[in-house]
Amino acid sequence: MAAAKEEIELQGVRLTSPDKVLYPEQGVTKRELAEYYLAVAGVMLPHVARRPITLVRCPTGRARKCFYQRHAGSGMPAELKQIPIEGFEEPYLYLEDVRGLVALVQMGVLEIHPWNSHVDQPHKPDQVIFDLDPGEGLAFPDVVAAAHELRARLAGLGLRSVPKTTGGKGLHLVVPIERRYEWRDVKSFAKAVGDLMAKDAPDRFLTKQSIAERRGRIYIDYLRNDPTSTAVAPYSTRSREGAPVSVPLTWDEVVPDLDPRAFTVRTVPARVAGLTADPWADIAGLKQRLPKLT
DNA sequence: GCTAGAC
DNA sequence: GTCTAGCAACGCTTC
DNA sequence: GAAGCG
Ligand SMILES: [Mn+2]
Ligand SMILES: [Mn+2]
Repeated sequence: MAAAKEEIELQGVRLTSPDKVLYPEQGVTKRELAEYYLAVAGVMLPHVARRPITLVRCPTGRARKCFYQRHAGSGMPAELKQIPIEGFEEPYLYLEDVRGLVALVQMGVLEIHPWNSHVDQPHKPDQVIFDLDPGEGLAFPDVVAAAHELRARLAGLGLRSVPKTTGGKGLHLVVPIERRYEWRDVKSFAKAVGDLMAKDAPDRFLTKQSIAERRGRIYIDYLRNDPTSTAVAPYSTRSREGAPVSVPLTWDEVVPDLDPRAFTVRTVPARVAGLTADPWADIAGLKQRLPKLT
């Protein structure tokens, strides 16, 4: 039995201990995770490249100690760049291309949380995110129904939106916007829309965080729209059991029997390879304006 | 995973 | 040389 | 002012 190779190179980026297991339940290794990101890089990078990122790192595997990281410290691969951002003391991390994704795997990153803005205009978000979090007692079909209702509500305001799974129990809706608003305006718009939903159906929606009050309802988490409070990226893995992935969907895929746990590091590459078009293709780069909500 | 500091 | 600690942080909510 | 939440 030959010893496992201690170091390989992928896209010119060093990957040490490629056989180290990061997801023990499934036996997913660093090498397999890196190959996953190579497989999805083409569809993922438009949502991740050149945006400041916050990372969830589990260098000794998801079962051991994991930690958040937003700034470089020392000892980051050169493929992970840094950018100073006005209003923050320390520079933020970002990546440019697939080599940056491999470098994240080398650093044991299991979750990538990008800003809703780019490094060239970090204070001008280019999308609004609505995070639908089901309370205890609700099942995924309830989240699906909520997503369609929120979609219709946004459409009534003249806004197109697209859905994605989160890798957990909820769904995200993404609304691309023109880069002309400040963070506080985007966040207050998201809260206003959530409040409209909660006003019309207080038995089904709320915009308050309280876990206790959430039972049987869906929390419309508008607070993701802040540079210090991000949401997981499209095609990012989660550090949870099963190596689940956040996956962009078309609206006709958002049906009650959808099983978000079916999207994993092992299954999503085949989905991406079989796509004839990006599920979000027709809204890519839309420069929508937010209506005034008093 | 990597580094800096303590021993 | 070896071992260990650190690696985010804040806006909104209720109490 | 402190604690829960993500
Ligand atoms: Mn969520
Ligand atoms: Mn949430």
